[in-house]
Amino acid sequence: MTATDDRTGRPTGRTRLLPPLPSQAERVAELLREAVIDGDHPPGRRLSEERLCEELGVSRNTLREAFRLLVRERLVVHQMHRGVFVSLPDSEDVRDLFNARRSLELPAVQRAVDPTAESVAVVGRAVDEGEAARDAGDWWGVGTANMHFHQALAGLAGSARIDEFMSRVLAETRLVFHVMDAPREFHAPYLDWNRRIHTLLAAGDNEGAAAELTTYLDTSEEQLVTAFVARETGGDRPAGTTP
Amino acid sequence: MTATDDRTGRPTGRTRLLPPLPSQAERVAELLREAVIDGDHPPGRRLSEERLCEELGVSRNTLREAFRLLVRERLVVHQMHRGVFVSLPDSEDVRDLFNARRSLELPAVQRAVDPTAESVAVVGRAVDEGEAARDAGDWWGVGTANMHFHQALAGLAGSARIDEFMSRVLAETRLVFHVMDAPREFHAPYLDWNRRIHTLLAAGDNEGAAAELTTYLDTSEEQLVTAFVARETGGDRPAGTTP
DNA sequence: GATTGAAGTATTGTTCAACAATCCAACGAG
DNA sequence: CTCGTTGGATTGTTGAACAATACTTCAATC
Repeated sequence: MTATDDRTGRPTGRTRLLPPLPSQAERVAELLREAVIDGDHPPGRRLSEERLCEELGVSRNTLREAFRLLVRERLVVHQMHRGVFVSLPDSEDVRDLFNARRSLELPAVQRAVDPTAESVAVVGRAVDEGEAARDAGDWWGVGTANMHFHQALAGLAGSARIDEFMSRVLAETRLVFHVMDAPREFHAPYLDWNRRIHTLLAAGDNEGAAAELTTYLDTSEEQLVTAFVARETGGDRPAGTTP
Repeated sequence: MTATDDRTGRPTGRTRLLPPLPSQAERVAELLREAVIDGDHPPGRRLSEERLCEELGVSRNTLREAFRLLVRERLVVHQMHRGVFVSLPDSEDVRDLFNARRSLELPAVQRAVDPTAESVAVVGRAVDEGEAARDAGDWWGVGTANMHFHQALAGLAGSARIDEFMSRVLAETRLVFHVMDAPREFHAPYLDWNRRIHTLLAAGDNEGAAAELTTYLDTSEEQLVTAFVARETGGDRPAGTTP
């Protein structure tokens, strides 16, 4: 008899409490994910199988498994017989990302019920984190805190799947900032905005918070898109991320 | 010199218009996806590598690549050294799925601007599809049309990423219906509801449509959850989908 | 009888090497 | 200059091998 009952096909009893160890492929994916998000591999760069599996000390098959994971997160794109490339978002991607964020963040803010809930406190902590990073002159940390802030906003919806999706959207957004290499003081003006949004939320003024967030997203998108179209009409236009 | 300029690392000029041919792994994933959604492999069943790569005529490595894709869609779960199993959602998953749907569908309906837009027409066509299937006695087709209907609702947001996420959520929801094997006339009462929502939407009454949709989702969730907790407290509780 | 512990077996995890398929760059003919 | 051809480089896929792990079985003990 095998490990599972083949009539029902169910894993034999006993719920699994300990999370399973991450496979090699997942660890490789995690490494590459951080490298891409941190900008170690610039957007558009091809990730050579041969070189990487040499560098990471894993086989090509395992590396390819890791690639599939990242493709699903849109951090890299895969072109048949050409290889995988770090995603190079264009202005259309920026618009789509902000549309997605509007859909995720605004209703979450509007429908948040309890201003004293832990989920709201998480938002506040992300604001603190951003201000601390600013005071320390850590601009990359400011960006990270900003991501945490918006992740926390989406978290108000209370759905694990939404959380996961949001984290992918934000990771992609991070790539956008790499494309327009101005990650220095870009996030600074938004810190006060974050503070204001959280204050309104904690006061139970969901509509006010949503209104602030709306203008926040609109101006941020506008700023990024204009920067992108300038880039696109100016330089040559390499293969996009939506092949 | 290689195919790409290694200094910039960018794919050399020329945007790619023709969509790349699907790889073997993607074709296998598509096959398995449909098989799982259609219920050929019941939730909880283990998918043996050996048997499947024999059945599909692909190598184990390719099959494993396909598995990674489905894992990311939550249609199957992967447990280290145990294999992959068709996801077996529990009541908590049902709640999360409906929370996600609320976040995706409601704001899309509320913020839809043009009642005459093509995106609204798509909603109407899904309603027609459902009624046609009902008249033909095709209950599985009714369920499919219902999925199309809600996919169309989320599509009102106008974000490709939202669309993709929504399709995954709905695919998972489909699994839920397989767990409680009552896919017969379950969707029937909702057909009229769909018609009503579309009528309101086409009339520009977004709030009215959103209100209808809210009660729709609430009752549907309640119905499913009660069925699930009955199942869970009754039978033994195998390994869940969120290990 | 129930529980504990130690093989044994089946399955997955990972690697490796080989070949096929395809893309890309360079070259040459017209 | 344009167009086809050719050759090299990279990925796509396969098959087999071995390691690592989980599950079962069975015996020993309380």
